[in-house]
Amino acid sequence: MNLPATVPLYEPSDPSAAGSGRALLKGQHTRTVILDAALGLASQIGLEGLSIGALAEVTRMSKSGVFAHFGSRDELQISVVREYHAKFKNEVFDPAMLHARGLPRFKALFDLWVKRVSVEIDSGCLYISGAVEFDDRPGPVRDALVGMVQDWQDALERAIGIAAAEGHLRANVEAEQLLFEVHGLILALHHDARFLRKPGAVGRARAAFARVVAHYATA
Amino acid sequence: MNLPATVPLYEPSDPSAAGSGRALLKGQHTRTVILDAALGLASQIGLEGLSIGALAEVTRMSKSGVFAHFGSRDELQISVVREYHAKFKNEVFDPAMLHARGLPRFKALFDLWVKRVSVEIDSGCLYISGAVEFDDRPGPVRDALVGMVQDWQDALERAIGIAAAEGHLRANVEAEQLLFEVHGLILALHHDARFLRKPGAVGRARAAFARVVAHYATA
DNA sequence: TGGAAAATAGCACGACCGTTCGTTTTTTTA
DNA sequence: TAAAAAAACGAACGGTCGTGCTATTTTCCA
Repeated sequence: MNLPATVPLYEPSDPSAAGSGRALLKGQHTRTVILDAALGLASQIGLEGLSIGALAEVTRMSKSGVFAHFGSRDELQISVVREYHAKFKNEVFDPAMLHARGLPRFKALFDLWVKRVSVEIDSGCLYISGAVEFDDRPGPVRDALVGMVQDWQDALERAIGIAAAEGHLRANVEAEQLLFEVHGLILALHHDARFLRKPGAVGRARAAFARVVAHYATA
Repeated sequence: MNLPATVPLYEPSDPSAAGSGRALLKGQHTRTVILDAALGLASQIGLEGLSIGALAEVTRMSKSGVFAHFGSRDELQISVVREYHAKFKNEVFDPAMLHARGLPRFKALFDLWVKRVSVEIDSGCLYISGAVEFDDRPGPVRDALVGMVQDWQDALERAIGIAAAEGHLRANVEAEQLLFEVHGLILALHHDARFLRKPGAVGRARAAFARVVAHYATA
């Protein structure tokens, strides 16, 4: 899961002091604080609901102070998406990569993904809410969002391919089809848990996943 | 699929002249025109994006003229949801009921559902976008939305139950589990077709559906 | 056909929106 | 520590938002 070249992380790994705990400039620190608040806010009321005024209130800054960090609302929204992408990578993708290549890794990806969507019962998934909010709204924010989601799906497809290569799934598995079905489980989980507040959704998602994988392993 | 008692259709089937083509009062006609426009608008930009000003412009009325028909923004949004519910019932539920009880009917429900979500490539599904928009926003609009979606899911669950009773699915089928998986396919279809604009999503949804049904028929 | 009732328009309000700009405060650096 | 640079503020702008009034127009019915 690499970031697409057209939408790089806003904060490239510092080349001059890579990895070191170099003290942040004041501005960068504030920016991070704002972005954290924005992430929480956007997760609750959506990217479109994000307002600079509300953000200023939460961070106890002036509107213009907040605004200056981004230069436009679009840029703010895009920054939030990038922030979410980075966090998602840290919490889901990276830990899964520690598992053995093939099916174990793919299972770990799904498992962590489920945790993220269901634990996030109070904070929503920006990929999902963003997809719905921007499916009909062209512009830079949509483009960034599509790039991020595509990036994540590519990573999953790669994991499936590896599982096939390792012989954990049948060799001619249609990665796109399997991904489609598994993604559907996550979306249904998100829907039932967050919107309908229906208990048992996590269990249903896991059960279905096991069945789907079993099908693509043998048949 | 009956409407929940707490959120009845705004336009109950006229008891005095049931079914007849009774001339609409002018106001009712205008209301319908507004609601149609609102449905289109809400499908594009979401229920939250719906504004009375934009609606007035589209219908070439004054803002206050539009407003007077609903009395509040909440009521407008709820009316739109009800309108969508009625249309969904007409286009998906009712035609499917003409099919034979059991699996044929359930298959018809899914098929028409797929058509609605994919044909609606330019108009979005209010159940899906609404679910995401209002999963964290308590209030009467959310309540109405949950009621409608629940209503639809109940209808599907009933159809599954009948299919089991008819012997088309195994007797002890967990209707909720099957519904969960099938719903996921619709959500994935919506996501891939509308947001990612990825071709082939309809075929993937149909293929997966056949496989899921086959599994719950035999095993 | 005239009077009651319904429908629509017009206008104003307070609130919030994103954004601009000049000023002031804080931080960094030489 | 003083000058330079960065950061944050405060006030204002033009818009749009939902909503409340009071007219005016249109539609309906006796």
